[in-house]
Amino acid sequence: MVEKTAALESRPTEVQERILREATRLFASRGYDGTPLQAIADAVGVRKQSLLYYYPSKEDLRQAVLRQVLAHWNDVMPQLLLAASSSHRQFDGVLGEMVAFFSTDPDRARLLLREILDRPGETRKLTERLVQPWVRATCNYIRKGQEGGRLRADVDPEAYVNQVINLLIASIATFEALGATDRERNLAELVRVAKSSLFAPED
Amino acid sequence: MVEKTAALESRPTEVQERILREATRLFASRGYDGTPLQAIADAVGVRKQSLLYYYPSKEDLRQAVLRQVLAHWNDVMPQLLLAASSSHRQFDGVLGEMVAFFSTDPDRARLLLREILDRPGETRKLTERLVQPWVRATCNYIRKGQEGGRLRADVDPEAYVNQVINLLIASIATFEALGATDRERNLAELVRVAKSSLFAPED
DNA sequence: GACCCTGTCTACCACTTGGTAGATAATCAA
DNA sequence: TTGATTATCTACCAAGTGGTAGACAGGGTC
Repeated sequence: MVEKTAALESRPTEVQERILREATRLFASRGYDGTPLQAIADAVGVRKQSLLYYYPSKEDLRQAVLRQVLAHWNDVMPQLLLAASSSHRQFDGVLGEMVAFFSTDPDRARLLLREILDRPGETRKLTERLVQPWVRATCNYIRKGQEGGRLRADVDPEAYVNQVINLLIASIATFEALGATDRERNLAELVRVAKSSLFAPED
Repeated sequence: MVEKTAALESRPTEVQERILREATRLFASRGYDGTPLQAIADAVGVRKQSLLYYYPSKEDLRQAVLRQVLAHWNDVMPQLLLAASSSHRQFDGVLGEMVAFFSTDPDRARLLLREILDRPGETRKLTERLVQPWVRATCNYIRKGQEGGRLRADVDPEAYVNQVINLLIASIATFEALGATDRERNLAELVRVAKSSLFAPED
């Protein structure tokens, strides 16, 4: 008896991890409605009913997938905010880490973007709980920077942060469909746009 | 005999227009796979089989919806490029019109974004044919502006245009799910970000 | 051995989905 | 009137869907 109450709570088994991985990949690329449980089962190499053993319904699986991605996000972000030093460094660090988080696995961006499109209301509640605290912290940082003159005075902090998050997720999620130029150039330009529209021009 | 070969080619009937409108709305909000033909029929107030009379398959309907949105885009854009004057005005005009195009009907943004996620390859071909010419024109404009010193030298034209399009579509498509602030502020900040990361700081 | 628990399987089902076939009006040309 | 065309309907179906029931094997525990 390694685990009790299999799918609920406790650490995921090796099979569960594979299920989550394939489900994430397929939900991200074809969408929730466009992915039959059978397709996930095939990808894992197991019968459909074994999926339903771990996740009693497709909806349960969806939530597990989403929770896993958000949990990873919540693992990464807090320590970033603590490891702050100079203002430039701080912003670079946070933005860079966000770029890394999504670009090391674009499925994360695609999954979140689809979730936003498919369930706006639900996603709003989720993000308000999970990313709003961080958004507020960043806004405070921006306002202080504006007072100090390091950051442009015409920046609308809340709206700016929203736009940067938007840009980040969308850019990485849709890269392969739009990118004529290569990945590095696009990411570099993304960072440049975000920074040059925030920092006051240097004299 | 008002029309021949009903759904193909010729002008859409009044019913066809309603079908297209409801299909656009539903595809945009629930996605293609998440929208049964029955739901569209109900919204139009007609039997499912009447839909299949005009559009022999769901796939046909999808293409008609997409084509209609892109056609509207193609109607709006060309005259914009011709109606250019000063460089600031030109950019303002084009960007403003793009914002208007999507924000007067956010379903357009949502639909395109979903299409990009669901069919990256296909969308890539489409956009290469439809928006690449305009992208190239804008890149030339940017390069000239860079030589003249009006635009920042560190802008990567192709990547920049990609990012702005990304930002525009995603921002409008996901507004209701993310926007804590109001619409106007978000759009204003979007324009500010796009412009301040393009134009050289004024002395 | 007897017992239970966990995980995987086969078999099946109710329902939804996209799509077909064909009846039935309504409109218009001859 | 007659006949063809257009448009909408009713009736139906084959395939795929998420989900249930339950057999069965493999280990541990008593």
